[in-house]
Amino acid sequence: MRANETVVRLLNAAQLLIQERGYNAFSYKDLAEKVGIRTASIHYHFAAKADLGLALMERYVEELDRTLASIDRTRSTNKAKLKSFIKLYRDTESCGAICLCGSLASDRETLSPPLQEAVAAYIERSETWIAERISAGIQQGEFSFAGKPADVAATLMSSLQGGLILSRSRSGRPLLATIQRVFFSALEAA
Amino acid sequence: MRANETVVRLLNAAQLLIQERGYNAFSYKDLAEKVGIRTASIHYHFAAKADLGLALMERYVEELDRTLASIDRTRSTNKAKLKSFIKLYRDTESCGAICLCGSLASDRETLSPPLQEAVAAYIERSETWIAERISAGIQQGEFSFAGKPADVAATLMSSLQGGLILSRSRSGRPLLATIQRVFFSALEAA
DNA sequence: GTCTATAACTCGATAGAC
DNA sequence: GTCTATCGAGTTATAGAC
Repeated sequence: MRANETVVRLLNAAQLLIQERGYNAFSYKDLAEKVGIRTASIHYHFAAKADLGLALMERYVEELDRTLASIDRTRSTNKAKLKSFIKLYRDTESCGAICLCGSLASDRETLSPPLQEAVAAYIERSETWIAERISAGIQQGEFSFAGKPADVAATLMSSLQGGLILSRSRSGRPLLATIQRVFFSALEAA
Repeated sequence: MRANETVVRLLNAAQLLIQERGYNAFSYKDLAEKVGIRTASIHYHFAAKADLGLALMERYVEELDRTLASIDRTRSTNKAKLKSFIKLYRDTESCGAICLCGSLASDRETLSPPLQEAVAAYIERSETWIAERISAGIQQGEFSFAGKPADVAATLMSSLQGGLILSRSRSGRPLLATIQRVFFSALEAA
């Protein structure tokens, strides 16, 4: 599919709106203005707002899978791989945005069940991948953490999502770089 | 002020709605139904929705100050004090809710500037208190972390807020207990 | 595939009676 | 302090022309 097909432009604009303002704070009118069409035309591509949200998260999960596979192909150290993963969040922070998944997770109770499931899938896949990298890093002597890799993975994921959300309220002081530093410091502590 | 004055009941109900659904997903109609009055009557107490939000966060910050002062008066270990603080988040998690401040922080771009400032104040006071407890704990030999207390405080605050938001999408698996465990494990690592 | 026009509803907010 | 009634604007969504 070409990058400037209407569907793709709608998805891109909607994702930015949700990452900046939230799912319940953007309308088809906002989206129509960004893309340069009328609201009725959006309904041709996404009958209901819930359909748009679901398509967005499904694309987001697919992109995550491709990104993680790409990172794994680099065959660098587990620490470097984790840094590449955290880099995704640091780039989002530098845009003043939050993660699409984190934004939707904070609005979870207002979402359709399929969209709730897609959010859960994104979290689960991320944590599983992080835990695998930590586990491998321990085995290969990169890390020396004594606890369960899955526990550290859940904690890191929480701090990355929370960090993005809190970062915008900290007047420019970067938060994700600090989180990365604390995280590796804990993983490498004797 | 008596606990069942209308203003207090409005604040309590509005806080729950924001913690469950989000600032942009609750209406004066929802609130009126919860409290048992008409929407026009809400406007008598809070002329605009932004005024209600601001009053909510101001009350929330004041309650935080009282709670932290109360914890400090116990004169227990710094680890116990931090556990008492984390307990507030664990109780919120067990209600299936997220922090009022975290909920508003995720909707930050849609809030009035005074409300944005109140959110920032809540985060700042929490992190300052955490950092002081960590700093004291290091001096008194409870903790052995080498990094800056303020960095760990920012990371803990991020993971608590993010943990609450992600927890609801993890089908009942508790997340805050895990975060607490990982956090103290990192603080006490040799 | 995009448009105009509009339905049907909800939103925050106000006026004025009681 | 709470009510009824209402306003104007915004919302998602649909019908039907082009």
